[in-house]
Amino acid sequence: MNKIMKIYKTLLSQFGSQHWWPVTEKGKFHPEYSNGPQNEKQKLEVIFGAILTQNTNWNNVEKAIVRLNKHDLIDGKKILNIDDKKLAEIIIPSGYHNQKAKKLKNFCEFLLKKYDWDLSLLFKNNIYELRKQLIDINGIGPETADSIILYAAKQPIFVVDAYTKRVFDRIGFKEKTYDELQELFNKNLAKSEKLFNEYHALLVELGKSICKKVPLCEKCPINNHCNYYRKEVA
DNA sequence: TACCAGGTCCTCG
DNA sequence: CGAGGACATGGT
Repeated sequence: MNKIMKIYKTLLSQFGSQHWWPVTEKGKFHPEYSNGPQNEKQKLEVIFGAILTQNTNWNNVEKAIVRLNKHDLIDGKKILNIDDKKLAEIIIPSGYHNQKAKKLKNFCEFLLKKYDWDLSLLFKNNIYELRKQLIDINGIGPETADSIILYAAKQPIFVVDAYTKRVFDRIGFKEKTYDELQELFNKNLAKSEKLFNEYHALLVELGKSICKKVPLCEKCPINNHCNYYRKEVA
């Protein structure tokens, strides 16, 4: 087994299944039971969440999503009809609310104009084409696009985020850019949506709880693979 | 109190 | 290209 896969197995046995992407039901999050979006509305909520979580703690995003739900705004048409200022006010807890309000609208405008609100039709594109179209939307970059493809469209693409970069940089991999890192996972893993889903979620958990800015290497389940740790103890 | 959090865009060299 | 700044709230 290759190193990328060994790390995955260790993280999974350590942290357990993460049940991503958490979605709301009846106005509340049920992360412990959630296994991702089960219907169109929940898929749209995942897309909104992917935008709202840019450079922001998920805890803040949850607050914003709960507020969107309360205003019945997990709905593309309503997002386009609401005043910019009002939308921004509702998503205040997510941070960058003015920018993110525009980003939500940009996505909805795209979905209306190109797909007449048909998410399923959008998701029928192949991964390459879907990614290209999403990145063309102002406010959606590579990570947000990939999150949408993996967690809403449920197609296998590996999401690289700040945690992924930090963890694999410390371990000692030379891949630095987004594309290089994504390719590393593509080459070493079976192209499985379930695997990519779980792996990324596990890396987030590792990054949040252990591989922080100042890492807790003694507690790290994969420190035996890590150059950074070996340098510390040497 | 200051720092950090599941990025992206824009500008400038 | 890539580095640097702007965007902003809530938790510790």
